[in-house]
Amino acid sequence: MSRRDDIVAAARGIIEDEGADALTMRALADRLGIKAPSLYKHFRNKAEVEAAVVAQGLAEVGAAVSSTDGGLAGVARAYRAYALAHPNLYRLINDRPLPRHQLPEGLEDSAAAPLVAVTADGNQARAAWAFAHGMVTLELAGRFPADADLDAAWAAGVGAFSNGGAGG
Amino acid sequence: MSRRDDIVAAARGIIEDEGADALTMRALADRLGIKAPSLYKHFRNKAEVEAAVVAQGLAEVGAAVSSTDGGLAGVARAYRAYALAHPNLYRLINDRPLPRHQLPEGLEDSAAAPLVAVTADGNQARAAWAFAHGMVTLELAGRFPADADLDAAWAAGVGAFSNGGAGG
DNA sequence: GTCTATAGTGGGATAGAC
DNA sequence: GTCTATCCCACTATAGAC
Repeated sequence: MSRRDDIVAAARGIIEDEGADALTMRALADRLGIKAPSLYKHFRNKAEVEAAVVAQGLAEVGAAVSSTDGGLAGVARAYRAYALAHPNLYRLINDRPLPRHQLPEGLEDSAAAPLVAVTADGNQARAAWAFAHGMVTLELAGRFPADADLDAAWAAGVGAFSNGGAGG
Repeated sequence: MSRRDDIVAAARGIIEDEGADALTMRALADRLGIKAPSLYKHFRNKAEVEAAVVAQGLAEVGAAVSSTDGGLAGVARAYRAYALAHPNLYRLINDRPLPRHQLPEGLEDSAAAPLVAVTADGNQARAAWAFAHGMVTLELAGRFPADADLDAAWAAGVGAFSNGGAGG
């Protein structure tokens, strides 16, 4: 299975370097020094390759936000840091429906667990996730004014969810 | 210039019906009953057509959120309603960098004005926008659990930004 | 596990006639 | 303002040899 891992690593490299649209079977084969048709001996199709990269990234996000001790602020900080460090991977994971049937069982829940642990209930967790996801995607898309203080905007959001209806 | 408007309307129709990726010069020409090369007499390229659709949608979003009287909750309700009514158009506008140099002067600011008017400062406005954008995109991408109460999640977020660091 | 060869589809854009 | 004809590009995927 090492060859599979090689392919996934190369696919991830293309996505991180050039974006999800740059992942084509030809580009992937080129990076590995083989021809595109050879890839089909290891993966059924391109979607299966993408799903493997998504699974890898999702696991990493979960790990990143689970190793904090600063409550919601800590989770937010880790989430933002991961997204900014891997913008194209982040978009691959979050800007489209998840290929849930091609993901390891329980992966999605375990990635979400750290956020759930620092929020009062499911509604607070979803709202806080939406805030963080919105901040990250708007920042990555260059939608905020160039002179906006994004650290302050993050602080405003984290503060709102910390003081608000969460019960303390 | 009526022909230009026809083309923009047809392009918007394709995007709303089938998504931004379905907008090709060939498909656009088909919808108008002409051939693709003819489009280049009216627009320099495909990007210019897309930008015209973006400008139209941005103006509509601004109008939608400006005609409310419910403070932040009203703006949020209108924003969500517009996005859910025009999901593919919403994504076209918000999931990628704005073609700012191809947009009418002041359009971006005027679309944002209603939100700025109901928040305490720029940081609160940006955080609240991020929350709303995140909720919408995660909802559109099917990322929330099927049994999640999204009305409640919206209420949690609006409540957080209404009670929180906004000066209260 | 890799190769060559190929099928089949689709895309953006241009030149030049009418 | 529209057409025909065309270019060049890129893509996923399969068949079959080695």
